[in-house]
Amino acid sequence: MSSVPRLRRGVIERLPRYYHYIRNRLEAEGQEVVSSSQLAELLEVDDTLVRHDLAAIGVKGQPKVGFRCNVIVQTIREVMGFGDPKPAVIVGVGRLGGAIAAYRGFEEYGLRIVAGFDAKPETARTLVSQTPVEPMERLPEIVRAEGVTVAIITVPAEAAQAATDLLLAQGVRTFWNFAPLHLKVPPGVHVRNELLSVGLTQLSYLERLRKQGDRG
Amino acid sequence: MSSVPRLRRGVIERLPRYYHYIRNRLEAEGQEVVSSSQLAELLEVDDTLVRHDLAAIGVKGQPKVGFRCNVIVQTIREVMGFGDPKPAVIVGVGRLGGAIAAYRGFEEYGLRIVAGFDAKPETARTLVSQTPVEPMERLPEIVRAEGVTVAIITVPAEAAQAATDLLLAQGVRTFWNFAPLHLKVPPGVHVRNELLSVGLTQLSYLERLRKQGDRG
DNA sequence: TAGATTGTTAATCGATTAACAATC
DNA sequence: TAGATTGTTAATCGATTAACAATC
Repeated sequence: MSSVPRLRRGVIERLPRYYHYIRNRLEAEGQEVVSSSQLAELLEVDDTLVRHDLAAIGVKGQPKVGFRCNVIVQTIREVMGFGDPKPAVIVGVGRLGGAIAAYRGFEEYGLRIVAGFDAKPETARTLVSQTPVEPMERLPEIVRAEGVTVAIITVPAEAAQAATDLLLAQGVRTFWNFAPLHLKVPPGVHVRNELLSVGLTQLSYLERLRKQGDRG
Repeated sequence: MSSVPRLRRGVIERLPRYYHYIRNRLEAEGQEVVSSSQLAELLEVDDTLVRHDLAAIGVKGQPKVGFRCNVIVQTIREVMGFGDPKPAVIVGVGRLGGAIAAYRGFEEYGLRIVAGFDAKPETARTLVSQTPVEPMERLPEIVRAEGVTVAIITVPAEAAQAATDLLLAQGVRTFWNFAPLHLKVPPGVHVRNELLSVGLTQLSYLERLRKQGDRG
């Protein structure tokens, strides 16, 4: 495996957007080459920034022509490690867990959902295709057997820490947490917190600013 | 209504977290006063940054004591406009839309869901409490009647732009978009894009870095 | 060649951190 | 008073933008 460059925070936020827009918009329309200004417009950023980002992952363009779409996509795949899918589990298969599981193209983003877990698997919503929904009791066994290192937490807040502790004990080291609280984890463990309320707050604030702007 | 200070991006991202942690963790435990270092630890940021943020919204602390929890909470409520709930709609009541609608405490974040809309309302999942799920045909009428200015888009990607156009025509100006594409909107309209794939990508990348770190 | 676009260095901007004075 | 914590200015850091040379 080639070594992974340690990318700046801003770059990591934008690479998935380049990947997404090129695949869904440009390649879908048969466009083979894209200019930095075109990508800049799609993402609403400066075109110099796009060139900086692409330079950071080693993508070369051709003056007067642009960057080849498939080179960008392929390089982002490599840098992000999409070609080496990591086994992952979803803990809590309610509406939110089900919605995330149903998201098409997990594999295209380097993750492979091997199982969902729920306290009441019989009433839980189904996961896509053949992915099973198992009772919580089977979590340690399955996580260990499959070598799972990534977990998506979509249980209610009050159950989130217990679920996390269970996963930590089995060696899971990367978490995507949708429960509205701060998970306690040991050093070296990655947690990406997806606090829904942050989005809500900003909606409210943006709308308030807009109203004010209308008047002033 | 008092004027809204235009806050820096970082501050806007952190205020909801302060609000959330104080309400859910500190006030729940009966703690009336909080120090900047305590908040800093919860959010994993520098304590000076916390004091800067609180100063930015005009919260005063007391040396040797700290900041009063209820003053912070109340001030954030005012600054963010939570006391003035904005009517909002959810368009697309599938698993994701249903999960978001079920999120407790919308009102506490300044939004009031007046209705959900779905192309097939009879098969759509129900919204919380008495909030109705209506057919798309009734969208213009209800949005206008209720003075809705905020919309949450949780329809499939292929239906998102059409839904947005419908909402724009009725005066909606603030969007929270969960569909995996870039909505086209006129200038002055706010869109917060919640690209699920960005989170996925980062999970994959973080896990890859971690693996590498283990070896190196 | 002329023109368009990449590539890269330098400048700017803004956010974060450090230092330390003020205060209870 | 001594000590802890706030409050605020200055320094640093990093990300973005500007400028412009290189290249096809």
